[in-house]
Amino acid sequence: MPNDIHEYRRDTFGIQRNDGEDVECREPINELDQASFQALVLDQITRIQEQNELIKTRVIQLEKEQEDFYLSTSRRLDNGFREVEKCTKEMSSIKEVFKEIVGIMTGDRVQFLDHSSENVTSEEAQAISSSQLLAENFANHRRRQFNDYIHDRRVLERDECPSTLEVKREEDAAWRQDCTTSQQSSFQGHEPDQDLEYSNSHIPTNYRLNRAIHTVTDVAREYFEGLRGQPSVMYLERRYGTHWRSKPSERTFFAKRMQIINKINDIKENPERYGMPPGISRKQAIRVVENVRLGNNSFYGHSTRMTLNQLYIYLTKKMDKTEDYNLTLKEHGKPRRDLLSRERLKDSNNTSATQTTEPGIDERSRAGETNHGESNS
DNA sequence: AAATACAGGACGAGATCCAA
DNA sequence: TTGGATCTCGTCCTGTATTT
Repeated sequence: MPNDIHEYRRDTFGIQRNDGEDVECREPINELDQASFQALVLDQITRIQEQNELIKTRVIQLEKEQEDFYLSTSRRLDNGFREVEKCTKEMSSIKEVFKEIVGIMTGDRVQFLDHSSENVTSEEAQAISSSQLLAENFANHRRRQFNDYIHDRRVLERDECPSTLEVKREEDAAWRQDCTTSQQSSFQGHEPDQDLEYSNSHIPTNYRLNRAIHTVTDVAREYFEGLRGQPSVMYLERRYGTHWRSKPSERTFFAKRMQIINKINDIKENPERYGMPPGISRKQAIRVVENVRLGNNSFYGHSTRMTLNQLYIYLTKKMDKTEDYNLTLKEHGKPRRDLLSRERLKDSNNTSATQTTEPGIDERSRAGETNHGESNS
């Protein structure tokens, strides 16, 4: 091998051997070396090319991996951001619900409208004021109230002008149907468990007195006869006792209505106490109380067309007098609101007139005139 | 002069308390 | 448990002040 190297060096670079021997006549050997050298170089080049190819594919592979990694990371980041956004939305919804629950429980729900005295930021206040949830709740509440009133009006109107002359039975099928199916109309505002309660015990704890009634006649009709498709209150009282009005709102409302009913019954049973002829019918007694409401009264010193609530106050405060009770309407009263605003207008006119006509009048004489005016009125 | 905002009173409905 | 008395709260209406 060392000899071969010497040969290789000499052939290539024209180096002579150290011993000084001539190197001519060696052509075949050189040709052989050159061929092997070329083969070696080719081999090396091939290897380098292979390596290059390998590196190139490796780089492409790395690029692809990098790209995949980037894409998957981006996708995951996107998903993450979406999740965060979703969580934020849910959190704000939960926050709203909690605020509403706390508001309902404490009765301070409306205080959310006043942001000055609360630990609520202006952003939160804005969010609440534009809250879809609260707005929907409020809209539902208003819709429910409106539906109540519409239903009450319909029941009342149907009752006022019955299309047929059929006789209404207390166990009316329509009412039965109402009790079980038409919960959103007549027997609204109760929980589903009340349905169960009703179906189990057959006590109509969800009967609701008609709020659209404004006259004594209708109050009496609802109590004694029952509105169309519904039982009479008297029937409910006799059959179910106080159970049908277990809700506090119905209890209160019923108590107010009963003041009027009791007065009707009292007039019928003791007509002489009210200056009425003996043997007065219930219909006449109702007429007498209706006349009291319409104008035969001195509600706060004036003949007033009272609302049922005012009539209730008039009766419970014992403001009624014997002369109020009459079969004929002596005077058509005006609503108290109208009377009050007219009085206020009159007062303001009087004060302005005294001020303009007598600007120099002293305080003492002015006071005297005012007292005189009051005594006249 | 008309439109708008605001304050205050009247009212109704329901809740709560209390005596029977 | 019930009914009556009273209180509270929200809504509606009206009058007045302010703005356009």
